[in-house]
Amino acid sequence: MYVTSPVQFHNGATRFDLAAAADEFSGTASHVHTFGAGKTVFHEGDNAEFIYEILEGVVRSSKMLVDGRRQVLSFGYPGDMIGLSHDEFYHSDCDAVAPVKVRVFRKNAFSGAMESDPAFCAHLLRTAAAEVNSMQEHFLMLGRKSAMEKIASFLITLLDRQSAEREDANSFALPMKRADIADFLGLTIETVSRTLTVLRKKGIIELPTAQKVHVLKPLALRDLAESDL
Amino acid sequence: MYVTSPVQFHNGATRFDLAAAADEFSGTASHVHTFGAGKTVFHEGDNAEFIYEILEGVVRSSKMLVDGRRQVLSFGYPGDMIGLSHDEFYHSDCDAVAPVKVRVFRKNAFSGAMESDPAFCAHLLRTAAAEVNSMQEHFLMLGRKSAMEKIASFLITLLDRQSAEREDANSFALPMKRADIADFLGLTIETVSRTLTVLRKKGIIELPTAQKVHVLKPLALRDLAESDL
DNA sequence: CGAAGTATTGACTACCTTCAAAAATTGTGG
DNA sequence: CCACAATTTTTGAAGGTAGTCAATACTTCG
Repeated sequence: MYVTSPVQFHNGATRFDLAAAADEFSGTASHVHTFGAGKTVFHEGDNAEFIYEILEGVVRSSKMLVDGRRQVLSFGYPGDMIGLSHDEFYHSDCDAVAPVKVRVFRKNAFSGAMESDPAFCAHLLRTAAAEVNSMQEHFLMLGRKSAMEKIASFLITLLDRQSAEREDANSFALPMKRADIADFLGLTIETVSRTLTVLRKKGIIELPTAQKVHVLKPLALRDLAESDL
Repeated sequence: MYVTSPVQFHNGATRFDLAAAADEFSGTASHVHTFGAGKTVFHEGDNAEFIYEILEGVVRSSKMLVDGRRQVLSFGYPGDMIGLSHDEFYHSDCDAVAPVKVRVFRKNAFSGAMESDPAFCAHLLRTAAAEVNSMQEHFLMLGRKSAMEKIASFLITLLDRQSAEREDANSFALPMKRADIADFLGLTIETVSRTLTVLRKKGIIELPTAQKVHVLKPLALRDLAESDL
């Protein structure tokens, strides 16, 4: 799963040492900041002064329509970058879903590093291209998948993403609320809940709590992610 | 509207002289190629050897699910760049919707220019960020808008994009087929057709031919793009 | 002119939403 | 720590939007 707005960089393996790069080329030391659950990192329209690297926790990036309908664009996990903009402003809201620790970079420092280090810039560009590619996958999700396929795909994405970092390869946290999942997948909270219930009753997953998932039949779940049946 | 896969750059005003940049830094002259309507520029999975700048015509970038469901990612218009990838392969199909003339760059030439010219690279990055932002707008479309809002938004986007280049500011071409529009908006061809008919019967648009739109009530159309009513 | 492809229209269906209420969880003050 | 309020999640019933299946009209092209 890709993550945040407008560009994020979470390719674990190829990850760049951003702190070092930014510091080296700007002389401006970055610093660390924390946001409690539910706190806002930035709003759409705010001056895009900072770029953030998520160190711990989970953020939600979203946009709203005038009438209040919301689309969650992505969930940001440790390693993801958020807040990069093509102009002076942020183009989405960003809030902490779970308590978040971020490294904060001044946009200037970032730009400086970019201008003076082609390798850094090239890295960012590759990462942006990868982000675009991930977003395109999500287009398929939003445009062409059924509720069941969406939920199954979403769970598989979280499973794969978090499995590397855990002891139990088939359990993971679901830190966001049902409303967040619904707004990410283009569904309602009721449909999210009902679909999870179906998966539970089929014995494919367990929900020890509303925010914890244990996958009993990963293969069945993967099948559902591709075709509803 | 943003355009193509994986990254495109169509910000008319800020557009870079790509041909000059690539030539200058690589010494490799670019050349021009044409594709007839319906011809494939590249397939998903192909080796991403070339990057294309659209000079004339319209392309369609799309991805398929295994069962044949398709999502059109974007339509590419003159000025757009297509084929930039974060790795060695293209990640979508790209076909000519209308006869297309493209300028072809070797990927190497492009990379060379990027590495040696920070300004060029920074430009590409800004453009990629803008692309990401545009894609996020499309998330709202796919995830949260009704059929009427999708169609109205789509028509408004085409209207605004093409109005600068035409004499009649309220007419424009709809070169893609109904199936392309459907797969772009996450609808069926029947719903696209029916929705256009509703707009026609309301006197908001005229369809002199299936591929030509004349907007009679632009303001009403803009209203429908934001709320169905 | 006929054939193939594309677009429109119609009837019916289904999936998801909406509205509503109950159950479960979380948070807070006494 | 408990009681109560607020929030979140689940479940139920009914309805609507868009999808599916099918037939007809229109266009394009040989």
